[in-house]
Amino acid sequence: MDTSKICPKFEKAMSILSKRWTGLVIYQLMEGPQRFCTIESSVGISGRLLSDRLKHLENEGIVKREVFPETPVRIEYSLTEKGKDMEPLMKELESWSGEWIKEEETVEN
Amino acid sequence: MDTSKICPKFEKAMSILSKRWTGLVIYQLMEGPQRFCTIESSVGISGRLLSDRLKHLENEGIVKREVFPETPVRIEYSLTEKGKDMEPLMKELESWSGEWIKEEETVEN
DNA sequence: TACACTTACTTACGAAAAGTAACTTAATAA
DNA sequence: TTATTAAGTTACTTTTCGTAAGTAAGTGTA
Repeated sequence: MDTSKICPKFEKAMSILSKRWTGLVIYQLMEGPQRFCTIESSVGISGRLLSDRLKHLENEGIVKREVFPETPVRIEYSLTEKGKDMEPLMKELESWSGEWIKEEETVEN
Repeated sequence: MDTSKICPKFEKAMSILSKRWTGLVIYQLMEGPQRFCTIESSVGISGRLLSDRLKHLENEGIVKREVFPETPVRIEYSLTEKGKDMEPLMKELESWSGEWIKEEETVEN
């Protein structure tokens, strides 16, 4: 039997994307720096999980968190270079989904 | 507040990839048609989940299941056109992981 | 002064999904 | 007869998710 394994770096990369919501959060941040509530409403994730995912992505060095001490305080999340460098990947997924996903397969329907 | 939503087709595509193991199973099948136990050992997934994921991927039209009535029976899983068309995406993830994931971030370590 | 409102979270808890291990079915091999 | 292999399935425990409510810090309104 073939016991060759998948490249561990690829495996790690895929494990980031294959955690629910993380891919969409990264994709949403491609639009530019955004605050918590904006991501929450456009991605459709709950605060509890968004909080968790943003912490993970910060630890992975994909997302940066910045506090602006205005009143009320503004906190912005943005992509680091590592995160921005996922853009070609996101473009590929965009074009794949455009070609292969039908309207009626969509979650809305 | 910005309430614009993410493209539903993209969302659906990401939901396929963001289910644990599916991305790795697809990636593994890029190597060519393979049987259950080969995928199981190279991806490192349990039979219970592999069985589930292959069924899902078949329903999505990404994977094809073929039975060869030899003795013992041989069952091969392979990618459909829809599945094969994810190759550019996988290549992008490969190159991103090659550039940004360090050895020590890997699951093995 | 008291009360409501907003942002960015956190806590609590029931439900769903994942992980592990043992079991099954069918056929051949020792 | 017993063992082995492939391709799963079942049973059970642990982890993760989803929903809703709560919190802290500051502002605005009555």
